[in-house]
Amino acid sequence: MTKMTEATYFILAALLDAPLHGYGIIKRAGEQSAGRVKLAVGTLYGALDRLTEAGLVVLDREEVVDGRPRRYYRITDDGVTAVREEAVRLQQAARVVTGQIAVVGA
Amino acid sequence: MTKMTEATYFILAALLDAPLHGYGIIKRAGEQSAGRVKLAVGTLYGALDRLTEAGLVVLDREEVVDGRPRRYYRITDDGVTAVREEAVRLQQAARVVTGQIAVVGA
DNA sequence: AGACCATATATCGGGACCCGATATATGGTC
DNA sequence: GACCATATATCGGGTCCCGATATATGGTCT
Repeated sequence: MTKMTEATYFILAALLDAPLHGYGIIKRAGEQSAGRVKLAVGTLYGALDRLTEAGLVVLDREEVVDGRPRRYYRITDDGVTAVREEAVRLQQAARVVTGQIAVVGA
Repeated sequence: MTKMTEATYFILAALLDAPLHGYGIIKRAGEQSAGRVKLAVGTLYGALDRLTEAGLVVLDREEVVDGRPRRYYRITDDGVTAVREEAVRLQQAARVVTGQIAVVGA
Protein backbone atom coordinates (compact mmCIF):
# COMPACT_ATOMS: atom_id res chain seq x y z
CA MET A 1 0.00 0.00 0.00
CA THR A 2 3.05 2.23 0.42
CA LYS A 3 1.32 4.33 2.98
CA MET A 4 2.74 7.34 4.74
CA THR A 5 1.63 8.12 8.26
CA GLU A 6 -0.18 11.37 9.00
CA ALA A 7 2.63 12.62 11.23
CA THR A 8 5.20 11.97 8.52
CA TYR A 9 3.07 13.74 5.95
CA PHE A 10 2.70 16.91 8.00
CA ILE A 11 6.38 16.96 8.90
CA LEU A 12 7.33 16.89 5.22
CA ALA A 13 4.64 19.45 4.40
CA ALA A 14 5.99 21.78 7.08
CA LEU A 15 9.44 21.64 5.49
CA LEU A 16 8.26 22.49 1.96
CA ASP A 17 8.69 26.24 2.39
CA ALA A 18 12.00 26.30 4.23
CA PRO A 19 14.22 24.25 6.56
CA LEU A 20 13.00 24.19 10.15
CA HIS A 21 14.18 22.83 13.46
CA GLY A 22 12.17 20.27 15.43
CA TYR A 23 10.17 22.62 17.56
CA GLY A 24 9.50 24.83 14.54
CA ILE A 25 8.10 21.84 12.66
CA ILE A 26 5.62 21.17 15.45
CA LYS A 27 4.39 24.77 15.37
CA ARG A 28 4.28 24.95 11.56
CA ALA A 29 2.30 21.70 11.32
CA GLY A 30 -0.19 23.12 13.80
CA GLU A 31 -0.55 26.30 11.73
CA GLN A 32 -0.95 24.53 8.39
CA SER A 33 -3.68 22.28 9.75
CA ALA A 34 -5.56 25.05 11.54
CA GLY A 35 -4.59 23.63 14.92
CA ARG A 36 -5.80 20.10 14.23
CA VAL A 37 -2.41 18.42 14.09
CA LYS A 38 -0.45 18.50 17.33
CA LEU A 39 2.75 16.52 16.88
CA ALA A 40 4.10 15.00 20.10
CA VAL A 41 7.82 15.38 20.54
CA GLY A 42 8.25 11.63 20.76
CA THR A 43 6.49 11.31 17.43
CA LEU A 44 8.55 14.04 15.83
CA TYR A 45 12.04 12.84 16.63
CA GLY A 46 11.25 9.23 15.87
CA ALA A 47 9.75 10.20 12.53
CA LEU A 48 12.63 12.57 11.78
CA ASP A 49 15.14 9.74 12.31
CA ARG A 50 13.16 7.48 9.98
CA LEU A 51 12.81 10.21 7.35
CA THR A 52 16.53 10.92 7.50
CA GLU A 53 17.37 7.27 7.07
CA ALA A 54 14.96 7.07 4.15
CA GLY A 55 16.61 10.10 2.54
CA LEU A 56 13.46 12.24 2.52
CA VAL A 57 14.98 14.86 4.80
CA VAL A 58 18.58 15.79 5.68
CA LEU A 59 20.18 17.69 8.51
CA ASP A 60 20.67 21.17 7.11
CA ARG A 61 22.66 22.95 9.81
CA GLU A 62 22.99 23.43 13.53
CA GLU A 63 22.81 26.71 15.38
CA VAL A 64 22.84 27.91 18.94
CA VAL A 65 20.31 30.63 19.74
CA ASP A 66 20.14 32.04 23.25
CA GLY A 67 22.09 29.09 24.52
CA ARG A 68 19.56 26.67 23.07
CA PRO A 69 20.68 24.41 20.26
CA ARG A 70 18.68 24.35 17.05
CA ARG A 71 18.93 21.56 14.54
CA TYR A 72 17.51 22.47 11.15
CA TYR A 73 16.15 19.82 8.81
CA ARG A 74 15.68 20.25 5.08
CA ILE A 75 13.42 18.25 2.75
CA THR A 76 15.13 16.51 -0.16
CA ASP A 77 13.95 16.17 -3.76
CA ASP A 78 12.82 12.65 -2.94
CA GLY A 79 10.96 14.04 0.06
CA VAL A 80 9.16 16.59 -2.11
CA THR A 81 8.18 13.87 -4.56
CA ALA A 82 6.96 11.60 -1.76
CA VAL A 83 4.83 14.24 -0.05
CA ARG A 84 3.26 15.32 -3.36
CA GLU A 85 2.41 11.74 -4.22
CA GLU A 86 0.86 11.31 -0.80
CA ALA A 87 -1.20 14.46 -1.30
CA VAL A 88 -2.60 12.95 -4.50
CA ARG A 89 -3.43 9.72 -2.66
CA LEU A 90 -5.20 11.66 0.09
CA GLN A 91 -7.20 13.58 -2.49
CA GLN A 92 -8.18 10.38 -4.29
CA ALA A 93 -9.12 8.73 -1.00
CA ALA A 94 -11.29 11.70 -0.08
CA ARG A 95 -12.98 11.55 -3.47
CA VAL A 96 -14.13 7.99 -2.83
CA VAL A 97 -16.46 9.37 -0.17
CA THR A 98 -17.17 12.91 -1.34
CA GLY A 99 -17.75 11.77 -4.90
CA GLN A 100 -16.28 14.99 -6.18
CA ILE A 101 -13.56 15.53 -8.71
CA ALA A 102 -10.80 17.75 -7.39
CA VAL A 103 -9.62 20.51 -9.69
CA VAL A 104 -5.84 20.55 -9.50
CA GLY A 105 -3.75 23.54 -10.39
CA ALA A 106 -6.59 25.86 -11.31
CA MET B 1 -6.38 14.73 16.51
CA THR B 2 -9.16 12.14 16.42
CA LYS B 3 -7.62 10.41 13.50
CA MET B 4 -9.03 7.43 11.66
CA THR B 5 -6.71 4.85 10.17
CA GLU B 6 -6.61 4.32 6.43
CA ALA B 7 -7.92 0.77 6.71
CA THR B 8 -10.86 1.89 8.82
CA TYR B 9 -11.64 4.67 6.37
CA PHE B 10 -11.77 2.36 3.35
CA ILE B 11 -13.84 -0.23 5.22
CA LEU B 12 -16.47 2.39 6.04
CA ALA B 13 -16.30 3.79 2.51
CA ALA B 14 -16.88 0.32 1.06
CA LEU B 15 -20.04 -0.03 3.14
CA LEU B 16 -21.57 3.29 2.04
CA ASP B 17 -23.42 1.81 -0.93
CA ALA B 18 -24.72 -1.37 0.67
CA PRO B 19 -24.00 -3.93 3.40
CA LEU B 20 -21.16 -6.30 2.55
CA HIS B 21 -19.50 -9.32 4.08
CA GLY B 22 -15.82 -9.35 5.06
CA TYR B 23 -14.41 -10.72 1.85
CA GLY B 24 -16.65 -8.40 -0.14
CA ILE B 25 -15.30 -5.40 1.75
CA ILE B 26 -11.74 -6.35 0.80
CA LYS B 27 -12.68 -6.55 -2.87
CA ARG B 28 -14.76 -3.36 -2.82
CA ALA B 29 -11.98 -1.39 -1.13
CA GLY B 30 -9.61 -2.57 -3.83
CA GLU B 31 -12.01 -1.46 -6.55
CA GLN B 32 -12.70 1.96 -5.04
CA SER B 33 -9.00 2.73 -4.71
CA ALA B 34 -8.05 1.49 -8.17
CA GLY B 35 -6.23 -1.48 -6.69
CA ARG B 36 -4.06 0.54 -4.31
CA VAL B 37 -5.67 -0.60 -1.07
CA LYS B 38 -5.29 -4.28 -0.31
CA LEU B 39 -6.76 -4.99 3.11
CA ALA B 40 -5.19 -7.95 4.88
CA VAL B 41 -7.68 -10.27 6.51
CA GLY B 42 -6.06 -9.74 9.89
CA THR B 43 -6.54 -6.01 9.43
CA LEU B 44 -10.13 -6.38 8.35
CA TYR B 45 -11.53 -8.49 11.16
CA GLY B 46 -9.67 -6.59 13.84
CA ALA B 47 -10.94 -3.28 12.46
CA LEU B 48 -14.45 -4.67 12.04
CA ASP B 49 -14.54 -5.65 15.71
CA ARG B 50 -13.37 -2.19 16.75
CA LEU B 51 -15.87 -0.47 14.45
CA THR B 52 -18.69 -2.61 15.81
CA GLU B 53 -17.76 -1.78 19.38
CA ALA B 54 -17.59 1.90 18.45
CA GLY B 55 -21.06 1.68 16.88
CA LEU B 56 -19.92 2.74 13.41
CA VAL B 57 -20.98 -0.56 11.85
CA VAL B 58 -23.42 -3.27 12.91
CA LEU B 59 -23.88 -6.90 11.98
CA ASP B 60 -26.66 -6.82 9.39
CA ARG B 61 -27.37 -10.49 8.75
CA GLU B 62 -25.80 -13.90 8.24
CA GLU B 63 -26.21 -16.14 5.25
CA VAL B 64 -24.84 -19.42 4.01
CA VAL B 65 -23.97 -19.53 0.30
CA ASP B 66 -22.57 -22.71 -1.21
CA GLY B 67 -21.78 -24.02 2.23
CA ARG B 68 -19.71 -20.95 3.03
CA PRO B 69 -20.98 -18.60 5.73
CA ARG B 70 -21.34 -14.92 4.95
CA ARG B 71 -21.57 -12.27 7.62
CA TYR B 72 -22.88 -8.97 6.33
CA TYR B 73 -21.96 -5.69 8.01
CA ARG B 74 -23.90 -2.45 7.67
CA ILE B 75 -22.65 1.10 8.29
CA THR B 76 -24.59 3.11 10.89
CA ASP B 77 -25.57 6.79 10.79
CA ASP B 78 -22.66 7.52 13.11
CA GLY B 79 -20.41 5.61 10.73
CA VAL B 80 -21.58 7.69 7.77
CA THR B 81 -20.95 10.89 9.72
CA ALA B 82 -17.50 9.71 10.77
CA VAL B 83 -16.36 8.69 7.29
CA ARG B 84 -17.61 11.96 5.79
CA GLU B 85 -15.77 13.98 8.40
CA GLU B 86 -12.64 11.99 7.69
CA ALA B 87 -13.02 12.66 3.96
CA VAL B 88 -13.05 16.38 4.69
CA ARG B 89 -9.93 16.06 6.84
CA LEU B 90 -8.16 14.15 4.05
CA GLN B 91 -9.10 16.80 1.53
CA GLN B 92 -7.85 19.60 3.76
CA ALA B 93 -4.62 17.72 4.43
CA ALA B 94 -4.09 17.27 0.70
CA ARG B 95 -4.59 20.99 0.09
CA VAL B 96 -1.74 21.85 2.45
CA VAL B 97 0.62 20.37 -0.13
CA THR B 98 -1.22 20.86 -3.40
CA GLY B 99 -1.26 24.55 -2.60
CA GLN B 100 -4.88 25.15 -3.32
CA ILE B 101 -7.34 26.89 -1.07
CA ALA B 102 -5.67 27.32 2.28
CA VAL B 103 -7.35 25.90 5.35
CA VAL B 104 -8.79 29.17 6.54
CA GLY B 105 -10.30 29.72 9.91
CA ALA B 106 -9.86 27.76 13.08
C1' DA C 1 -7.91 -38.60 -8.06
C1' DG C 2 -4.90 -35.01 -6.75
C1' DA C 3 -3.40 -30.30 -6.99
C1' DC C 4 -4.54 -25.84 -6.94
C1' DC C 5 -7.18 -21.64 -6.49
C1' DA C 6 -11.04 -18.41 -5.15
C1' DT C 7 -14.14 -17.82 -1.64
C1' DA C 8 -14.95 -17.08 3.42
C1' DT C 9 -14.25 -17.13 8.15
C1' DA C 10 -11.06 -16.29 12.45
C1' DT C 11 -6.75 -15.88 15.45
C1' DC C 12 -1.96 -15.06 16.72
C1' DG C 13 2.39 -12.80 16.96
C1' DG C 14 5.80 -9.59 15.20
C1' DG C 15 6.58 -5.11 14.03
C1' DA C 16 5.73 -0.22 13.06
C1' DC C 17 4.48 3.89 14.88
C1' DC C 18 2.09 7.32 17.94
C1' DC C 19 2.43 9.78 22.13
C1' DG C 20 2.58 11.02 27.01
C1' DA C 21 5.97 11.13 30.54
C1' DT C 22 10.35 12.17 31.79
C1' DA C 23 14.90 14.44 31.71
C1' DT C 24 17.96 18.41 30.82
C1' DA C 25 18.90 23.29 29.88
C1' DT C 26 18.16 28.55 29.00
C1' DG C 27 15.88 32.98 29.51
C1' DG C 28 11.85 35.81 30.26
C1' DT C 29 7.73 36.96 33.05
C1' DC C 30 5.02 37.26 37.30
C1' DG D 1 11.32 31.64 43.45
C1' DA D 2 7.91 29.71 40.52
C1' DC D 3 6.43 29.10 36.20
C1' DC D 4 6.31 28.88 31.26
C1' DA D 5 8.00 28.81 26.31
C1' DT D 6 11.67 27.19 23.87
C1' DA D 7 14.56 23.16 22.47
C1' DT D 8 16.58 18.83 22.55
C1' DA D 9 16.26 13.47 23.33
C1' DT D 10 14.66 8.79 25.16
C1' DC D 11 11.65 5.22 27.02
C1' DG D 12 7.67 2.42 27.58
C1' DG D 13 2.84 1.51 26.87
C1' DG D 14 -0.64 0.99 23.67
C1' DT D 15 -2.83 0.79 19.11
C1' DC D 16 -3.06 -1.05 14.84
C1' DC D 17 -1.38 -3.26 10.48
C1' DC D 18 -0.49 -7.50 8.29
C1' DG D 19 1.57 -11.92 7.03
C1' DA D 20 1.12 -16.57 8.53
C1' DT D 21 -1.71 -20.06 9.89
C1' DA D 22 -5.96 -22.81 10.36
C1' DT D 23 -10.43 -24.56 8.67
C1' DA D 24 -13.89 -25.46 5.07
C1' DT D 25 -16.38 -25.66 0.31
C1' DG D 26 -16.62 -26.00 -4.66
C1' DG D 27 -14.74 -25.30 -9.29
C1' DT D 28 -10.99 -26.04 -12.72
C1' DC D 29 -7.12 -28.27 -14.67
C1' DT D 30 -4.22 -32.17 -15.67
